[in-house]
Amino acid sequence: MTEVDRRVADFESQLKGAGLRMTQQRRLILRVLAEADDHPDAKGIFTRAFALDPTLSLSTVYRTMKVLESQGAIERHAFEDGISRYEHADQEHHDHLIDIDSGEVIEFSSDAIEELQRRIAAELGYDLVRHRLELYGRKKQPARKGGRK
Amino acid sequence: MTEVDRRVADFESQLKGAGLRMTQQRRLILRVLAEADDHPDAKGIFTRAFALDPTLSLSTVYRTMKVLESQGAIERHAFEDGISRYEHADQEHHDHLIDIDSGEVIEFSSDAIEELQRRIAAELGYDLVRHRLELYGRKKQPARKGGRK
DNA sequence: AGCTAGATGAACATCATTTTCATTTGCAGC
DNA sequence: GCTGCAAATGAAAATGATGTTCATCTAGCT
Ligand SMILES: [Mn+2]
Ligand SMILES: [Mn+2]
Ligand SMILES: [Zn+2]
Ligand SMILES: [Zn+2]
Repeated sequence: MTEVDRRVADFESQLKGAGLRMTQQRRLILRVLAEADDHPDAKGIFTRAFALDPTLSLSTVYRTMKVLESQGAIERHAFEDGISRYEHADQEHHDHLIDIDSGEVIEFSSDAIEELQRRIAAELGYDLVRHRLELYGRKKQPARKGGRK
Repeated sequence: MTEVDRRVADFESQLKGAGLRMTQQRRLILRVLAEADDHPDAKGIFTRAFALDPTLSLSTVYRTMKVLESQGAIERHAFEDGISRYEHADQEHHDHLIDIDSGEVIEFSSDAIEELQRRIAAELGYDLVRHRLELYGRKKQPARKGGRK
């Protein structure tokens, strides 16, 4: 709770600085995001939040996600299905590997690949501003005696 | 033209093998794709093809893109705006750098980054099946006397 | 407690893409 | 070349995620 409360408080001061208000709905959605350990979409966030406050509307979820994103409080990702998914932004940068059988999303980070991307952009005459990197894979089968089947 | 005709013929035999038909519309769309050197979306393809045959419909473009994709004749990409864009598949694998000022799409390929992705997936216990890598950058300014401004 | 601009909920609008369905057409067999 | 029929098409309607409108509510200030 302490951790979640700290994030909510942090965000409240950010809002103040932008002349925006901390509403019940924003508090609620922020709490749902802070407690999530996955990458829910708007409907998923709505479902979780609606369970705690059945007066919440889906419109407000969408609006709130834009506010949260513009304040840098969350990150938005659209994997292969094109649906926007969200996660809290107070973690170091990482990319995602998606299990194509289960849909599970696994986070990883690699300084080597980050550096390599910067270098590639530089060789093309560009400064790298951001990137999207998603790996789609299938669980390796445990090795069998006699090697690969 | 010879090159384009070869691609159309190649695709026609693929279709035959799948019990599908080579129609005027598919021929036309395939031609537009073969002549494109960019990454047009469905509407863009429709516009170019419609100029050559004003009886074509946008529905058919969408349907044809699915057929072409399922046959492996084209690749589909959805960059940040989420709209599907297409390109002919008979070229070696490459990834894309998008100029965030102009929207220009630049192709590149790097064996090093391909290998690194495989290694990262492997370390997580996965076989890499496919990936999505997009770099978003801004043109480097030419160096000035006195270094970075 | 009262004021007011920002926020909300509900309904409706948008936009890319898909689906329905009546009509057309590719093409295999004669 | 003509027929038959399943596949393909065009036009219109449906879908689904997301955005917008507008009347009403409320956070935050006095
Ligand atoms: Mn993540
Ligand atoms: Mn390309
Ligand atoms: Zn990264
Ligand atoms: Zn690649």
